Order: sequence, then structure tokens, then C-alpha cells
Amino acid sequence: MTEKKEKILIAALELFAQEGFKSTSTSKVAKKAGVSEGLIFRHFENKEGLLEAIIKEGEERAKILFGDIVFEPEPKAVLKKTLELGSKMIENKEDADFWKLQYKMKWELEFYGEHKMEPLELALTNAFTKLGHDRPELEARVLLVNMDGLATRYFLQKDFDLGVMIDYMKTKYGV
Amino acid sequence: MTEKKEKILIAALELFAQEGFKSTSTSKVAKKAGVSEGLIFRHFENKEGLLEAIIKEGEERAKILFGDIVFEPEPKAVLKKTLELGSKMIENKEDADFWKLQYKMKWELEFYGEHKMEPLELALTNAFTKLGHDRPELEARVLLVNMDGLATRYFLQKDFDLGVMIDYMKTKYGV
Amino acid sequence: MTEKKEKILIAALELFAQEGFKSTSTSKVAKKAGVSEGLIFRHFENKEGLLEAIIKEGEERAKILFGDIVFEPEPKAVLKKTLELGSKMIENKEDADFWKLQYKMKWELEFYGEHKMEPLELALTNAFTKLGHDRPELEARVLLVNMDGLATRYFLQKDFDLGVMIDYMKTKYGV
Amino acid sequence: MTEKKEKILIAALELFAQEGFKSTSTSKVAKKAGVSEGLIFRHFENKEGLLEAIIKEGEERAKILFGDIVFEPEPKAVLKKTLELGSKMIENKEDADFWKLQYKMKWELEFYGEHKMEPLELALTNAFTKLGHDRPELEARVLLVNMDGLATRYFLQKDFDLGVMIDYMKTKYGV
DNA sequence: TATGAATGAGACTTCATTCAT
DNA sequence: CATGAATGAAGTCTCATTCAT
Repeated sequence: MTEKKEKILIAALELFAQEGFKSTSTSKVAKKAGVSEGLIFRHFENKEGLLEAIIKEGEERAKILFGDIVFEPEPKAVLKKTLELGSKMIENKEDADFWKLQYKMKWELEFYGEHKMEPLELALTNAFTKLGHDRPELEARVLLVNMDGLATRYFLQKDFDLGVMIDYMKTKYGV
Repeated sequence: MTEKKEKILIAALELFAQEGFKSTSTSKVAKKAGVSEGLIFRHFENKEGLLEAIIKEGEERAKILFGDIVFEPEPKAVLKKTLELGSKMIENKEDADFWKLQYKMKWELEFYGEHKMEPLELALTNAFTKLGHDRPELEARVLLVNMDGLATRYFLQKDFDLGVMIDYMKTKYGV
Repeated sequence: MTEKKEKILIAALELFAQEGFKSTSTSKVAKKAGVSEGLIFRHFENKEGLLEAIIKEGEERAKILFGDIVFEPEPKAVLKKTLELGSKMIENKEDADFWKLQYKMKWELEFYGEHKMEPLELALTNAFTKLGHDRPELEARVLLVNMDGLATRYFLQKDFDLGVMIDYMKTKYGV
Repeated sequence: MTEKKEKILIAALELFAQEGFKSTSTSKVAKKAGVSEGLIFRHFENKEGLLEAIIKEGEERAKILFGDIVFEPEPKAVLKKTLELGSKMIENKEDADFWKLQYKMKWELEFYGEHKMEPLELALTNAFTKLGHDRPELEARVLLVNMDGLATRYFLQKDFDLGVMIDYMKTKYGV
């Protein structure tokens, strides 16, 4: 990966996350990356290819993030780590941008990356089963739906206090 | 409101909700509405004006939907009605389109219409207070965040079963 | 057909005939036609559509030109008129441009509009039959191939004297 | 001539002949030749230089092909060999490509390489003189024009039967 | 009110060519 | 000799918007 290719990816991630995919022109990306516009197409074929490259890169991030949870045997720890996912996602700007982009793209391209969440859902279902819940699979889904809601708020509501919410939910779940 | 103006609004709502604001060209709207492109600009000044008109129209819908909850004295009924909001929002295609657009626009334009939700949040806080909760304002927020998560899932995940989730949450809240 | 649409067609015909389809940019066409570039796409969808429109328009010309021959009962007259086709094709600039474009496109797009020539080939075969030729269908083809050769030379060789050649061939065919 | 330079020439010949000069990008040539794009420019300066190199190389072919005819003393043999040129031109793929390109370029660049044909035309004129024709120079030209027509058809009309036509013409010319 | 021709800016993309390695 | 990253100009096309009718 050349330095300029890297720069394009970073610039695009930031711009796509900020302004959306459709609204970000390739010329804007090029300018921000300090690169000729043509180079984008040499490296990524077309604008969609650039997006795909960003998403693929980010999927590695997701695997690492989720991996820790999926292999956690202790059920309470599974819940705790899931809830703490939120804070981890935004620990540095590039991560935050990536996850924001992820959500943005869900709405712009209208697909929900169900499969990506599946292992997490299973791990949670398993955890709730161990904890003796009546409807563990629904309970797992409720928690994940909640996480989606938190992300929505965090990324879109300027004054949303994510930390407080996560702490509160941790006490609710007793973890 | 002339018949053609109405047709433009309906066509635009559907298209904006389906494909997004940026991705929908005025010419597509005109074609779908069976109207000349120029007419859009005569009626709505510009593309943004069309969006604003749609949103303003929809706010009436919101007032009606929320009003019923806000003036409900019985705390359990407040929770019940809030949870049932979800089903009400999608009772007919035009409503569903409108609420989907609402969410889409949140992400495309990056603003969270906090103020719109405020009366609801107050009503919920009040309800949770009456029900003896420790942190009623946080509890209210959790519920609303959950609703955002449900909307995200419902609109984006093809096979998401909203009814089951709402029913489950009703039992959780004991309503 | 608006005046500007007409102007685009004329400008494009001239440029395509002179410089070829691929080598003529839509912006050049627009400039020559005194028209905004976008208008080309509004009227003809894309660059290929513009070419098709030109060719379709020209096919009317072809029908008229050929029609006269196809319905000629006198065999010698069929030959005579066929040979004189060449001169008729270039009687005015627009016609000449059109036929040149026709030949250019054969090479640029690699297709030979066989079907267009079929009625003419049949008429000639018929004429040669009546004149008692041994292999009338081959004789007909030879004549048409010759016409293609004449066109090639006329359009590409600056000093080629078409009149002399046609006259000579008329005497060869005794018409 | 290095092996890679040779490969570029062959790839370019094939592509130019198939798709035309303008429509063939240097990157396509490089890919087909299995060579870096830059190498084309190191060897041929620019795209036109590549074309010129191909044509120059091919002119050797022409000299050999024509030489045999020009130095033929027997007039009937001159005619026979001229007519048989057609078959010779397409005996192997590289030759066929070259001659097709030759014709393509005539139309794309709008010049008729008269000078190349001159010796042939003189030889034919001479032959027809010996055979006692009235207008030997016109007769020579008719034959060459015919050859152009045959080439046009052969290269552009998928189902054109060149052999039959050449045979028929040979009998017409009594050779 | 309504049309639809027309525009101009800017979008994405291609491509011949240069240059450091 | 050879590569491949990089560029900049130009190409096709889209789109919000204007305007005469």
C-alpha cells in the first residue's frame, strides 16, 4: 500500500463519514488527500470500489472488536463487554469515523449487515441462557437493538452523553 | 393545494424515502408525479424546499401521534402507548415512508430532531417517576433510544419482526 | 424537432463524417452547433443515441435513392441508375457527409449493413438475368463491390475523379 | 528488437485492427502484451509512434507482395497475380490484421496511400496496354477499385465469400 | 398554473504521458 | 531495459435550475 493510496483511504473515510457517500465528490476526496483525482480510479477502479475498500479495511476492526466478546465464557462478562463496545468504537477518530460511516451506509444503501452481527447475537443468546432468562434470544436482540439506538443517538445528537447511558445500562443488567 | 402539487409531494416522499434525498433527482420526481420538472420549482422554489414541505406536512402526523401520549395521565398507559407508537407509524404506506424518510434524513443531514421528542421524553420521565423508578429521566431515555433502535432495524432489516419485539418489550415493562 | 436539435444533428453529421465518431467529442459538437453540451444528452440520451438519430434520418435518404432503382422494370436502366447512384449520393454537402459517415461507421463499428443493400442486389440480379448473364447473382455482387470501391476512393483520395470512372463503367456495361 | 518490443507491436496490431486506433488505449495494449504501460513510450515515444512503427513494418510486407507483380512480364500473369493478391493478404492472422488495419486507418486518418499503389497501377496499365485495351489506365484503375471493394466486403461482411468472387473475376478477365 | 427546451456547473471516469526507482 | 505510481487534461454524462411560451 503506497503512501498516497493510504491518504486517499483516510480522506475518503473522513469525508464519507461526515457528508455521506453520495454527497462526497471524488474531486473533494482527491483534494483532501493531496492527490490527483485520477489516482483514485487507478487504485480503486471507481467510487464504489473506494467505499468497498474502506469497508473491507474496517471489517478487520470489527472482527477484533467482536472476537473478544464471542470467546468470552463468563456470561456476565459477555454482557459487560457488549455494553462497553460502544465506548471502544469511538476511542480514536478513525475508528469513530469508520463506525459512523458504517451506520450512514446502512441508511444510504439500505441493507443491514445482519450476518456481521450474528456471532455476537449468538454469544449474547448463550449468555442470557446461562443467566436463566426465559426468552434469551429475544433478550439478546433487545440488547443489540438498544446498541443500535445508542449509536444513532451518539452519532447524530451533538449533546448525547454516551458514557452515562452505558453506565446506567450496565447497572440495569447488573454488570 | 392543487392536485399536481399533491402528486409531487407524494412522489417525492416515496422516492426520498426509498433512495435518499441526494440520490433522487428532481427529474425522477417529476416523472413519477407525472408532471413537468419546472413545476416542482414553481411550487417549492428548489429541491430543498420540496424536502421541507414534506417534513412540515409530516410534522402534523407527529403531533397527532404524540399528542395522544403526552396527555395520557395513567403512567402505565403512557408506556404502553409509547411502545405501540412503532406499529402506528407504519400502519399505511405513506406514514411508513414518512417515518423512514425522517430517519434517513437524520443520517443524511446529520441532525437529531431532539426538540420533537422532548414532550415525549418529559411524559415518559413523568410516568417513570410516578412508577417509582430511581432514575426516571434515564429510564425514559433508554426507552426512546430503544425505539430508535427498533426503527433502524425495522426499516433496514428485511426480515425483522417488529411485532414480536414490541410485544416482548411490553411484557418487560409490564404493560 | 426544435431548431437547436436540428442544429445538433447537422453539426454532428459534419464532424462525425470528417473526424470520425470516436474522435469527435460531444463538447465539439455542442460548440459547433452553438448549443450547451447538456442539450445533446437531453435530446439524444447519449453520444451513441446521437449517432443513431443521424443514421436513422439518413436511412430515409437511402430508401428514396434506392426506391427509384428497385422499381425500374427496364434492366439496362437498372444498371444505369445504379451506376449513377454514386453521383447522386454527393449532390449536396449534407448527403455527401451522410454517405461518408455511413462508410466511416462501417469501419469504426465493424458491421456491414447487408440488409440495406439486399433489395438493390436482388434488383441487379434480376436485371442481369434478363440480360442473359450466366451468373447474374455474382455479376450483381461484382457491381456492388465495385460501388463500394468507388466510394472508398472518392471519399479518401483527394484527386479521385469519380465522374470519369462512372462514365467509363457505364460504357463497359453498355448503358 | 527486444522480445517485449515485439510483443507490443503484435498486441497493438491486433487491437488497432480490431477496435481501431482511437478506441484502443495504450493500457489495453500494454495489458495484452504483458508489459508495463511505460515501456510503450520508452520504445515508441508516443501512441502515434507505435502506429507508425506498425505501418512501417507492414510496408515491407507490401513490397514483397507487390514486387512479385510489378516485375512480372507476362500481362495475363499480372492480372492473375493482382487478383490473387486478395487471398495472399489474409493467409495468416498477422497479415490479415495488418491489411485490415491499413484499411481502417485509411478511414480513421483520411488519407489514401496512393503512392503505395502507384507501381501496381502502372504495372496493370502496362499489362492492359499489351492486351490491347482501349483505355488501359482506366481499366487498371477499375481493377484496383474493385480490389478495394473486395477488401471492404471481406473485412466487414462476416459471410462474404472472397474465394468465389476472386474466381469469378478471374474468369471474367480470362486469367 | 403548467410545460419543456435550454443551460452551466460539476460529477465520475479515461487516458496518454512522465518519472522515480 | 523495465516497472508502475502518479498526473492533468479531456471526455461523457447528470442535474438543479431558469425561462419563454
